[in-house]
Parts: sequence; structure tokens; C-alpha cells
Amino acid sequence: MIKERLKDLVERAFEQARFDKKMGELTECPEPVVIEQPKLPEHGDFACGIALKLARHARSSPIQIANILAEYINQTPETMNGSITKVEVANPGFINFRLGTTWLTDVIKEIHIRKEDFGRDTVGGDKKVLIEYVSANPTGNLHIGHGRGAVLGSCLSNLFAFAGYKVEQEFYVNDAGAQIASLGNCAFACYQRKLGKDVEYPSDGYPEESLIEYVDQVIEQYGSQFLSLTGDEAAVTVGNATKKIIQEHQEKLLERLGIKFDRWFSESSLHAQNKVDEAMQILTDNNFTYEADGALWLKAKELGDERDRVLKKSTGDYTYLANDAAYHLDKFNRGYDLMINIWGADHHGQVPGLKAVVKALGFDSEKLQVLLTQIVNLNRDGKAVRMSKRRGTVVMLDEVMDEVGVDAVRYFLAESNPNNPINFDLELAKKQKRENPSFYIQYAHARCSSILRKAVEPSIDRESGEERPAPLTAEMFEQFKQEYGSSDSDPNLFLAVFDEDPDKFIHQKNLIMRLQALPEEVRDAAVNWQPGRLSHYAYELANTLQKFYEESQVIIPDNLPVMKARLGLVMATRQVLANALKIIGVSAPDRM
RNA sequence: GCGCCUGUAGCUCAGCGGAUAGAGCACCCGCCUUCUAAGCGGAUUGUCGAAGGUUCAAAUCCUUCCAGGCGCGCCA
Repeated sequence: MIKERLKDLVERAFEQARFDKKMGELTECPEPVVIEQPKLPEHGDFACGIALKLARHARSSPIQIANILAEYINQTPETMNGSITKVEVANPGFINFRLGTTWLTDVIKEIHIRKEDFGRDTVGGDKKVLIEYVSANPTGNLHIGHGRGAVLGSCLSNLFAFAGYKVEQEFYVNDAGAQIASLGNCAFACYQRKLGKDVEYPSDGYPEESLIEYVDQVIEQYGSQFLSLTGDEAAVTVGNATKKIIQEHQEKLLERLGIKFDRWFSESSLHAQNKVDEAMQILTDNNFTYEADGALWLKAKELGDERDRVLKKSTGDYTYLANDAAYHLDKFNRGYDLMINIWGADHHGQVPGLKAVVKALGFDSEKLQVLLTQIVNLNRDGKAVRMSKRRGTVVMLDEVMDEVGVDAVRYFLAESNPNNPINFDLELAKKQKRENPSFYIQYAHARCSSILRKAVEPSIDRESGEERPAPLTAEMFEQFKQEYGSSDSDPNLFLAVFDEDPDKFIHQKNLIMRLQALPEEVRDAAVNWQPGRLSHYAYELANTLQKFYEESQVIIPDNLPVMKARLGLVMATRQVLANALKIIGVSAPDRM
């Protein structure tokens, strides 16, 4: 990483200056050295603002400190040998670096060496992370809001894995309790009605239309054998069969979205093993419960919540919080370093309760973090379609996937900041144009692939109609590919990508500068839990590639060194686009 | 009333302690005999919701206020 090399350079300069007593009373660098990329080209390729931060500590002016550091930097081998061509001090005290071309071409080589691992990081330190997401009730189809949580969880998992965490992905299935009982009643009623019995459909349950497709499958699988059942047994049996089918639907749909969970954790399994009772016992043993009004309460208020919470109702039933206590007891006992739950923002009111119960169980609640996702608004034909279960205008995830495609769904749900509501424009997501970023990035990848194909394909001369031979034989290209990532190939191989013409050079350089940024983008995204940054990065890279493409011919049969170097650059670009796309789970097509 | 989230270009949003606040859309003007014009370039656009404060430096951090969304059950 270029930034790390520069950081190292500045740190060494500081140490030497300090050794020579030119840093006042300072015994060590009191501020982290940060290398940034200036917005303006006249500020150089990279810049360091450390002098501004040191001014107070060293009781000196930023400019003066910057000048001293620059003086030492100028004596290092990197500036002596031309890796850095210019070190400049600028007001109010920035040190600006201008790079020579060798550090840039090193980047291309590194990408060829590391390939799909370019950008991979170790910040995670092999820590074990559990990410629990979607966790929808198995009582119906998933809607677009579930999709948002699904994509965020999936991207975060990919990102964390790439950043050096050990990630597990889990779906918590709420397959017990009141809503399941209601499902059973509705499903059985629907079942009977489908099979010709004139019974009334429950008025307060799930809408019959939302259940009918699943009940059809129950009939397909089991026939009419459940008609003879009555009462609770009927509801439970048909309910379970329906539940199973719904869960399979959810599983398939999420798989289509590119999501595969390591574990589907069933709530009813907790009940079957008396895990909820166990959890309650621990809470009571730890003296965090009391009884009042015939109910069992958690002393949540003294654990940071705004009020106490009921664990066991006066009816004898457990609340969701009691079940969650048992579930999270299980999670904590599995020994993760970090557990992330992804919830819809409408559930944020439960966060303090869950945190409180975790504390009461005797665990470090900091290890459990809840990430909230805001609402998804859909625009169709310029009009906002608002999600509302009541009004039955919920837009289903599979509908959107069918309409705009899996890649666009993933891109638009991944790209946003979870704290902000999304305005998902269905028309935009379908467009095969630059204005659709999802398309634009894939197009850039396909364009790279296309150029690489052209290198070994014969072409037709437009004027004469004659066939021209392929610029390279397959064998030669293979040979090139070997050299690109080989440690003993010509170190100046990639210098040929550059043009003398500054108008062309700038785009060639910009492309490489973008490429080299992937590792830090991955790291920033990982430490901030914002996989969406990679979407923006990929978009910018795509844009930079297009500009390069406009200015720089790659396939030049009569200039082998330049063609060789640029093919290597295009390959590297394709690789980096693919690596970024992989994290957000969008496919990287070779043709469009 | 209390809590959480959000207020940045006409629209959708990046940026979240650094040098003249950025993209895309929309609008206007250019560019196809050349590896995908499914593209590229140029022009225009701002009291960064408001007021105080901290800092050499604030869209970014703190406080207060204003506006919008969501949540405040022995529902999940």
C-alpha cells in the first residue's frame, strides 16, 4: 500500500528530526501519521497534515515543522531514487508528495500477484463474529424491507470475511408462539376452504391471499388427509406443514439473492429443551427479576433501559424478550467475540431491553451490537409506493427481484447507508444506461473482458473487409500473464502503460491510483461496518476506467510493449472490480 | 412528553476534523472511419436546517432550537 509506505517514510523522518533535537521537547510522535489523497491535483498525489497536528505539541508553527520534516524526507532513499519526485510544503502546513511512476506500476504487479486476494485485510484478527439477520417469521413472504436487511447482512458478512474475521451467518426462525398459532388457524381454514368445506376464514389473522399459495403446496404434498383433524391438532398440524413450506420458500428466495446462512436457528428448539426456563432461572439467580401483578419482570431499568420489562405474562406465556434471553444465552455460550443483529429500525425500542437482559445474564453487552436499517420506499412510475402491511400494498422482495434482476436489487440495497431511508427507483434499476450505477459498474467489468478477448481474436478490417490476424496468440498472452505476476519479470514492464501526453497520462495514473485504494477502502468499510462504501468505490473505479479507455488504446498490434503493459493494467482493473463486486454480491459479467 | 434516526445543488445522495464542499439525474453545448457511443468531455447549480461553543482548522465534534421519519404494550 502506497499510503503505508509514505506513512512509514514520514514516521522515520520524524524520528530522525527528533533525534537531532529538532522537534522541541517531543519524545515520541503524539499524533497518528495520516496520509490522505488531496482533492486538488496541485496538492500532489498524496498529502500529510501531521505538521498541523504537531504544532501545538512541539510549540512551533505548522509550516516550520513541515519544513523540517520535508528536509528529512528529502534525504531518504525513496526521494533520492525518484520513487517520490517531489516533496512540497504548502500552507497552512501540509506536506505534499508527488509520486514517480515506479510506485504506481508496483501496484499493477501486486494485483497480479494477489489476484482475488488483492484488498484482503487482517484487521479482523481472526475474531469470531456472528451476524444474525433477516430472521423473519415463517408466516409469509419476505418483503423489500427484509431484502434490505438481507443484503446488508450478506454484504457485511462478505466484507468481514475479506477483512480477516471469522464470520458466521444466522437466521433466527420465530417458529413458536402466538403468531404461529394464528398461522395454524388461518392455514387450516384456508386448507378446508380450498378443499370445498364452507368454513369461515379468521378475520383477524393473516390475509388469505398471502397464504393461499403455500396452502396449495400443502395440499399438493399431503392431499386431504388433514380434513379429518379437528381443533388444536388440526391447526398445529396444518400450521407446521405450512410453516415448513414458507421457510423453504424464504430459504430459496434468499439463496437466489446470493445469501446462504450457516444456521437456521429455530426458536421452538429452545422451548423443546427448556432453554427459556433455564435463562429465566439464571436471571432470577442473578437477582434481576421480580414478580408483580402476576407476571415475572426483568429489572431492566437498573440495567439502562427506560423501564422494567415483562418476561413471563400473567397468562404463563413467555414474552419475546424471554425467548430472546434464551436465544442470546445460547449465542453468548458459543463464544463469539462479536455478535451483530440486523433489525428494522421500527424495532429500535427493543434494543435497550435486549441489552439489559444480556447484562442480567452476566455477559458483556458490548459484544452484542444491533444494526438498524431504515425503511425502503419504492418508486414506480414516478409515484412512491409506500410499504404498509395494513393496506396490503407491501412490495414483496421476489417481485422486485423479478422486475429489476438480482444484481440491481443487491446493488441498490447495498449501496445505501443503513441509517437513511432508501428511495428505490424501480425504473432506474432496470435501465441499461450509465445513470444506473449497478449497470455501469458491470459494464466496466464487461468492457475489460471484451478488450482482453480482443487481444487474441482475429478482427475484420472495416475498409478492406479483410481478416486481420489476432494481435496475440493465446500462447503469447498466457506468457504475458505469467510475467505480470512474476517476481523475476522485467521491473519496468508496466512503465509502458504511460503516455508522454499529459492529457492521457493523467487518466492512466488516475486509474492506477484508484486501483491501489481498494485495500484501504476495504479496511475503512470494515471498521465502520459500511459495506456500501465498496459500492461507491466500484462506481468510481468504473468511471476512472471509462476515462482511461477513451484516451488509451490497449490493443496496439504494432507496439507490443505498450499493448503488453496495458493488457496487464486492464486485467488488474477487471480483477479489482470483481473483488469489490464480490463483496457486495453483484455478479461481474464478461459480456453484456 | 421522552428516546433513536435524518436534514448538504431543483431531485437522489456521497463526504463525517483538514487546503477552493463532491457525484449522478435534470437542463445546455460538443464528441462515433478507432478495443462495446450500453460511452466520454465541457457548462450551470450551494446561507452544508438555525444559532451558539470547542479547535490553528468544523458540513464533520459539543449544546440548544426548528423540521421530518420511527419507536415508546403482560404484540412480535
